[in-house]
Amino acid sequence: MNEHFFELKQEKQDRIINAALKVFARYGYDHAGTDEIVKEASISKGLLFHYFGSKIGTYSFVYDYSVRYMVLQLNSYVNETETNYFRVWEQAIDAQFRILELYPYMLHFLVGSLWKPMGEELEAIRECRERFLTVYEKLWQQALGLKAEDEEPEEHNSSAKEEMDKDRILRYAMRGILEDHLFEENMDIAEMKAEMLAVVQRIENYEKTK
Amino acid sequence: MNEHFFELKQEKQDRIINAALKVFARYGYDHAGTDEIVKEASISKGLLFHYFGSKIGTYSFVYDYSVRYMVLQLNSYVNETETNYFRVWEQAIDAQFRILELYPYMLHFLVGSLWKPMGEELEAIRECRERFLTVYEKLWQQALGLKAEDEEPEEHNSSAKEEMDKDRILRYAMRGILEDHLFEENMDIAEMKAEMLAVVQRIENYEKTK
Amino acid sequence: MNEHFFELKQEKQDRIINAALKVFARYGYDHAGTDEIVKEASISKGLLFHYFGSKIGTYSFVYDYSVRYMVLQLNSYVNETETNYFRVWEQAIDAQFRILELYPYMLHFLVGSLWKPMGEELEAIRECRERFLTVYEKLWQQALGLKAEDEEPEEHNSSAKEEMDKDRILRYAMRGILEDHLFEENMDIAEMKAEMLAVVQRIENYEKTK
Amino acid sequence: MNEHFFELKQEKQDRIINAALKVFARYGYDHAGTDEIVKEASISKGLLFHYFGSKIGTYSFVYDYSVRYMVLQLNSYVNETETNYFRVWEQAIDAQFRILELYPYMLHFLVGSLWKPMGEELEAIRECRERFLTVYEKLWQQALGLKAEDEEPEEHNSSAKEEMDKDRILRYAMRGILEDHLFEENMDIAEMKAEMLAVVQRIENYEKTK
DNA sequence: TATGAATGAGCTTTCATTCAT
DNA sequence: CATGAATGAAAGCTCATTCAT
Repeated sequence: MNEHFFELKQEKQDRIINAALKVFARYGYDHAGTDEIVKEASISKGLLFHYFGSKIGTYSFVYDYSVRYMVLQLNSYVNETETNYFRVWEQAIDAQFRILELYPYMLHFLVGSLWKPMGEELEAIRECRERFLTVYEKLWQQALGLKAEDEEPEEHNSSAKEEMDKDRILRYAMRGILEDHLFEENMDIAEMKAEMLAVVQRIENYEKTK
Repeated sequence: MNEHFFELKQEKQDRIINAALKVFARYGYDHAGTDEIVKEASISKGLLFHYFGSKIGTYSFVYDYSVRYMVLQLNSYVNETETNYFRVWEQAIDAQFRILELYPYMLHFLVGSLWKPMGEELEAIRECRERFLTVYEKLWQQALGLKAEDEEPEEHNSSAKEEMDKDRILRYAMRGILEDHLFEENMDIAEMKAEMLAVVQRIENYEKTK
Repeated sequence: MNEHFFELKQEKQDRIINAALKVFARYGYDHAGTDEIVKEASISKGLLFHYFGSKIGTYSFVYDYSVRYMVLQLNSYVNETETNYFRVWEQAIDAQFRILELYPYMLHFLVGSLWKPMGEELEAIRECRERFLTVYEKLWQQALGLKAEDEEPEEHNSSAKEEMDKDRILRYAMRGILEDHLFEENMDIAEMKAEMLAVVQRIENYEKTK
Repeated sequence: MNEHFFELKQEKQDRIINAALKVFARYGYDHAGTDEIVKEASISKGLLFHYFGSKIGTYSFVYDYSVRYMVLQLNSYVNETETNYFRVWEQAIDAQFRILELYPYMLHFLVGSLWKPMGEELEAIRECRERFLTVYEKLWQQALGLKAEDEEPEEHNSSAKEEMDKDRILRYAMRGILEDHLFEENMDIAEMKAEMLAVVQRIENYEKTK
């Protein structure tokens, strides 16, 4: 990857990044066409390869960029001293939907990459992908860990397995909501956020009444 | 589509169907290669086109076949007189995982198709896809509808919106579990089923304690 | 490389081989265009890649094929019991120019490859190229070795170094003559052979009068 | 070609010329990359095109420059009054290898251009190339002419044809030696010169003993 | 004078599809 | 019914060349 990319004016950088994110998020690595990316970014074919070398290079770059950006956002918005499981989720949701304001397809792209089949040609991003997974896991571990500490040990009716289920339910919901809106030309970020928060609150309410 | 296909011996039919389902489910329509399908099915390139005419024809056929097969299974295993929301879900889960025994990739393929971006070339299966959606919806409507009747009108703290949330949570979980196992070479259908049932039971337990 | 290539009728195989030899010999690996090869061979673009996978694969194939063919010819025409240096050269020349009747560009291609700059992309044929060099060397060693045995040890005015010079002179002449005729549309193989034999005879005459 | 080039300091001029000669000599016109030339010369891409307008313009310039330089050297070192064929060859060899001290790739580039396949795009240097050929020819004609005068007419057993052969043998040897050393990172100019002189002496010795 | 970002025509390669056998 | 050789349009990628700075 050509480091001179970062010397372009921010607007152009973001235009290129968003174009790649959009096309890759919508169609996946394989069906994404470089033609479509350059058209969306209003740049020439050659420029894309000048900066990223190849289609997979472009993918790797936006993947790496997205991971860094998301980690940054999560660290900024998720309070590490927060001890309530659902508050951590809410903060994480806050951070993630804030990302969408600048990079509307970044979350689609990133979260999608975690469960989408990974062709052999994507071996290039395995390391990066795993770094993202680690950070992502750490976040939920924080929530789960604190929750665990928060509880009395004898209250093992809320077992680790059950916590895991709760966690997976919320993650599957997040994934599903993002995916459900992938088609929309102008996605309503606020509405998506509201939907997700509703799910969190529902689960929380369940817990309270237990 | 060449109707003579059904004159092939059942084993060969299923070998071809499973090959197509596997490749389409794993890589999506676009990245699926006809070469890989014919290799997986141990047939010649020409034969695939002889029966299905084209790649999209092959996709349409297995899509249609899958929908019919699934509707059949759902109708067999889901008791229309069942009035409990969670029992309906359990029966539907039972039906679906039973499908996987004969066609291990059919559910991946089918459920995936509902939320995956649909390229313009897939216009051909829109009708079929919508038929599937309708049947699928009817199933949940049955559950929801019965549930609604089942409840006292004054208990409108469990509003339609909340039902919707509960429904979406379960559907997202189903989608997520299927997707999480897409990579495995020999997927453990029993385990997947257990995971899904655990989620259902968790939600049901929540409801009960409410 | 797709082994089914050899199942094509001989005429087509040779048409493809000759087209590749011609274009590669004339323009070198880099400037050779696959378009020009397929046009010369009257086949489609796809077929070339169907059989050889890539441009470098095509080059590797014709290189390997040429080496095998030439070794065969040399073994057929060069008498291993011949003890006269110049007779061995004449037999080798006979063998090589006979090759040109079926594959008019094979010798250009092959001999040229020994002294032409070898880009990194040609790493693929290094082994094959070295095998050719070995066989080629063995041939001249035969001539030189026999010559050495043929002579009285005290006659060290014709030292090994001088033999080497004589050998290099003849090889450079062979190379030069082939190259000088590379441009001609219909090369006069008989004339080229005569030119080369004239050089051999001149050197031989020098030796005799010594 | 931009005449301002000659206003650059000599060191930079030579750096650019040598970079172009090296890349063109090693890879031939077609595979030579302007990127590699500017990198080798430590100048920017734009500057190359500023001075030479195009790749072929760059090639033409260094070709023309090389021809002029070589003619100059030949005229300086080859004594026009020398009447011995082999002395003329030796002087020419002396002149040529002296060139390599300042422009290590010039001879490779120039001599190579005479026998390398000439793509249509090189039409631009045909005239220049032919001028070089003329000068080059004149040199050998001088040698041959003088040789002819030098000999008794009745000795026509050494016919014009035989002279031609002798001449071609030496030229092919020169070409071959240059080419054989093209790959070496630091070519041993002295050794190459010694090799060439050895060939000349061998041929001369043959003639003497005749 | 000097730079290198930007361009796009052209090249290599892929793959759904056809068709002779 | 079955094959796989053959096709060519489209995709990925390269590189000489231009141009704003």
